[in-house]
Amino acid sequence: MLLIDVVRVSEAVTRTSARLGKVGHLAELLGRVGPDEARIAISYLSGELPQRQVGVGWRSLQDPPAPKLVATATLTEVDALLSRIKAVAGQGSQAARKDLVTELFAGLTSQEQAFLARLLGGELRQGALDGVMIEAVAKASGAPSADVRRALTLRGWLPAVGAAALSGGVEALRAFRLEVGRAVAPMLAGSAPSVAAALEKAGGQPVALEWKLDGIRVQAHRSGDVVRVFTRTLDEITAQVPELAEAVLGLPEDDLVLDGEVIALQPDGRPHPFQVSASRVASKLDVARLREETPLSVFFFDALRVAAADLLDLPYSERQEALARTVPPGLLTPRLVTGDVAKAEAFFADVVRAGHEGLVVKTLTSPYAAGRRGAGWIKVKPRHTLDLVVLAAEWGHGRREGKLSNLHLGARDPDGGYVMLGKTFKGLTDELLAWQTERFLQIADGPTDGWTVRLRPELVVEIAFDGVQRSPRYPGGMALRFARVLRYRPDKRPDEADTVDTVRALML
DNA sequence: TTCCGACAGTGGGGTCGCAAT
DNA sequence: ATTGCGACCCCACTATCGGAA
Repeated sequence: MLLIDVVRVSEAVTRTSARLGKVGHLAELLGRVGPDEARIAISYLSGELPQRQVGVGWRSLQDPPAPKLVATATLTEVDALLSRIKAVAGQGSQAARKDLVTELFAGLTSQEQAFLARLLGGELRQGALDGVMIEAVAKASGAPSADVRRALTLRGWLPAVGAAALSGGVEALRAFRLEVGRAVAPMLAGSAPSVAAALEKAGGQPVALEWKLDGIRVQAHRSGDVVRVFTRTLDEITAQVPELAEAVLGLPEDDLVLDGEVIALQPDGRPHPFQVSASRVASKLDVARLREETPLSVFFFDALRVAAADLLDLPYSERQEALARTVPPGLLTPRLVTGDVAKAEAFFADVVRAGHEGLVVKTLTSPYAAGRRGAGWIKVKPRHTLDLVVLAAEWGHGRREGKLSNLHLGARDPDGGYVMLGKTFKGLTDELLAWQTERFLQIADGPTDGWTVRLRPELVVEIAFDGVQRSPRYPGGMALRFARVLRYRPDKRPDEADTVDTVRALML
C-alpha cells in the first residue's frame, strides 16, 4: 500500500466531523490493507509511529527538500527509513540523521510531506486517535469493540492488536493475555471538585478512599527473580528505581503485577516537591549516588496478578484482599473504606495535612478497566484560587486559530508593577475566547512579535491552581501548577489583585 | 427528547540526556 | 559551559458525538 492512500484517508477523516463517519473511512482502508502493512497503517492513522519516537521533531523539519510530483512511496519503505533514522539517532551523529530525514522527505509529495511532518510532531489533528481507531478495527475485523478494547488493555499497543484482529478476528483478540514483563495499559481516574461530589458520583455506596501521592505512577512486574518497572506511558524505568526492584523481590510471591506510585519522601515522612521525585526517576546516570541522597519510597494500591492468577476482572475489593495478603502494610497506600461523607472529609483533611496531593475515591466493585477515565476511580484535590492580572496573551492554534488564547498571568508587586507567574489557556469557553480576543485588542500595548500581544494591565481574572512550585523560568522564582481560568473579575481593579507576597506564602 | 460518558484537542511547567555551539 | 531540541513526567478543561435513559 502507498503512503498516499493513508494520507487521503487521513484527510477524509479530518474533513468528517461525525465520529461514525470517521470510523467508516478508517475501516474502509483497513479492509484493503495487506497483513504486512496493517500495523503501519493503524499506527499512522491513530497518530503515532510504530517506532514510537525517532528523535525527529518540528525543528528538524523546518526546511524540507523539494517535494516529488508523483506519489510512489510505500508504507513499508517509509517505515524502514524511519527505523534507520531512529537507529542513527540512537548512536550519535546529528548530521547522518539529518541526511536520512532529507532522503525520506525528498521521496514524498508535498501532501505526503505535510502528513508525515504532523505525524512526527505528534500533531496529526484528524480528530481520531486510539478511541476512534478501536471502533474502526472492530468494524473492519467484525469483532466486537469490547474485545478490541480488552486486548488493547492487555497488550498496550493498538497496531499489534489491530493487525491481529484483521488477520485472526475475534479469536486472535481473545488470545491476548496479561503477560508478566510486558506493561498493561494503566487504569486512570476522573476527577471531582470535592469529596462529597466524588461520593455522590459513586452512587452512595461505601467506597475506598486512598491517599493520592504526588510522585510517578509505576507498574511493577515480577517473574521469579526478575523485576521490571513501567511508567504510565508503558516506558521501562527499571534501572532508575532500584529501591522498587528490591522491595518487590522481598515479597513472598514471585509471579506478580502490582500498580502503585514511587515518591521521594523527606526523613520526617513528608513528601518532597514533585520536581524532586520526577528528577530522581528521570535520572539514569549515577543512580547509586542519587539513591543515597534522595531515596524513593513505593506505595502499592492495586494488584493485577498475584501467584500467577490474573485479577483484572475481579472487583476492586477482591484485588485489595490479594494485595493485602502479598504486600506488607508499610508498602501499601493508606486507605479508608466508608460511605460516610463526614468521615471521608476528615480523611481528606488528614492527607492534605500530611502534605500529600489528595484522595482517589474508588468503587469497591469495579474491575481493572484500563485506559478509561472516570469509570471507577475519581480523584479529589484541594483547589487554591488567586485574582491575577492579565499581562499578555498569545494567538491560539488549531480550533483556536484567530483567537487570543494563552494568558500571561501576573501578581501585583506591592512596590509597583506585576510579576509574571505562568500562563494558562485552560477553562476558557468559546464564548469567553471570543470576548477576550475582542477586549484584548482594545487594550493591546506595545510591540508584538506576531505571536504574543502585550496588554495594558487592566483585567483581573480569577485563577484556580493546584500549588505553587519553584521556577527558574519566571522572575519571581515561582510558578503556578496547573493554572486554569475560573472567571473574569470585572468588579476588581488591578490594584486589588493578589500580591506576590500572598503567592510566596503559598509556596512554603 | 434530553442527558451524559467517552474522546480529541489545546496547551501548561519541569527535568533529563544528547549534540552542537 | 551553555543552548537547543526531543522526549516524557505531572496535568485541567471544553466541545462534540452518539448511545443511554
